[in-house]
Amino acid sequence: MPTETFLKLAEEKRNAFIEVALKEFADHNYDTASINRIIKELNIARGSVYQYFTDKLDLWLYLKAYSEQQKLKHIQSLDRNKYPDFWTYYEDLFIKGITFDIEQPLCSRFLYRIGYKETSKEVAEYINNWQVKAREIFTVWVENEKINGSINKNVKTETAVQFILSVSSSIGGLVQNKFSSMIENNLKKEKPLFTESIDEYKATVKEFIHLLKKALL
Amino acid sequence: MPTETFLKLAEEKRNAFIEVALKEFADHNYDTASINRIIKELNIARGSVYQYFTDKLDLWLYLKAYSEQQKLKHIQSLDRNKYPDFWTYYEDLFIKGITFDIEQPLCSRFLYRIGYKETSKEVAEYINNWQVKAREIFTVWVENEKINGSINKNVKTETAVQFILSVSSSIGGLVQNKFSSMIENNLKKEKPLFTESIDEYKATVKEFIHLLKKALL
DNA sequence: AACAAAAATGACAAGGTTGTCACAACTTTG
DNA sequence: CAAAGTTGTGACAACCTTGTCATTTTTGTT
Repeated sequence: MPTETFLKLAEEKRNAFIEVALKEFADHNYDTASINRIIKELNIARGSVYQYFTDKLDLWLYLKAYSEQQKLKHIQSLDRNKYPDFWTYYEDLFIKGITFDIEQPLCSRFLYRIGYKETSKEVAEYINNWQVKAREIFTVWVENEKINGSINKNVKTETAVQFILSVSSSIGGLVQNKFSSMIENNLKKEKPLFTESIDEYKATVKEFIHLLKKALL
Repeated sequence: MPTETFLKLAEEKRNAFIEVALKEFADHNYDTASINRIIKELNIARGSVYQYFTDKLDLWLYLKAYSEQQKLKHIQSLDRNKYPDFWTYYEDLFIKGITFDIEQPLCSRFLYRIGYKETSKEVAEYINNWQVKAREIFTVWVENEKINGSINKNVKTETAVQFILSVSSSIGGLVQNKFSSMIENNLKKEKPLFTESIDEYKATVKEFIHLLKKALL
């Protein structure tokens, strides 16, 4: 939990801090992320960081909660009940994913790292919780969709969940590898994003979901 | 490349070195792996390591080549031409995978880390080559199987490759999470492995491949 | 304006890392 | 047996890391 000092900070300053720290933890694993690099980039004293957060882990946990909140805000407009089936909902979830990646690339990259690349023992417990939760949510989904008929009852729930998780991971990775460099370039040049690239991404997502559908139906 | 000194080392000593170093790099990412821990475990002097290898990267590259060679040795007995279709071959590839994991857990874990968890910039170029190669091999496979009829021609090759890669990754992860702790425990207690666990793994693999088949056919 | 409370500072300690190198110890060869 | 070649050693330099804390600066209140 950040201190009151941090929360009372001028918005401009606080946001600058969050952005720089987020970039550091998006670019490096927990162990190799450096508070020295953060303070150098921000031109602030080392002690300030420890007036805002008790330690490195505290900072990391805050950035994690912050990023998850941002993502949730982005996603929660979608309502499963408004979709005729699971798959169209799932499709839109990934379309929302790419817009989140465009609007908040640092959060997106940080969350991607946490989800799929982080191996530090100091944060392992917090990541496991995250993975377990995702698995639980998907399990409920799959069992519902078995009743609704979107997923074949003969497929073991556990297998279906693992299958969906792996393909989800894959789509996430696709964005990171194929589109993030493009997104970054475009942000630097302050150009609008090529809509055809987004369309290409959407088409890829649709293809993936189509394959998933065929596999699980 | 290791020095002649290392290659001329007594086999016992060399193997002990490889095993301990492999464990260190299997348990930690490149940046956080510690040569100090290795020498402490081996009870040798710091200078010895640098008489065997020019630097940390040199050691890492050797262990990578070593592990890849071990895996290749394990896999190469399989001949695609002896299988009626791609999927039965693919299935056996993963069955071989689990036996490799049982016989050489350190190599297996190290390669898994390189493939899916490593993000250090110092070794990034070497990992990329590996990923690109895997993608190339799968691309050739997929295009062949489209002709043979094992894969639907309407599915884009690129998508199919990505799909297969993600599921492969998933199966690999499954072993690491679900079975490796079991394997380690059994090795410590010097008990034979529970064959029912292996059968469970094989069944899971078969289920996955079945879903893949349905998706891509 | 004067005082108090809050925030920023950066030198510092304690610990970690890699790679070096002069020297000691061991092996092989002449 | 002795000399030459090979291998092992560990203190050391140089550089990094995190977290602390007495001190200064800034801010807010009376």
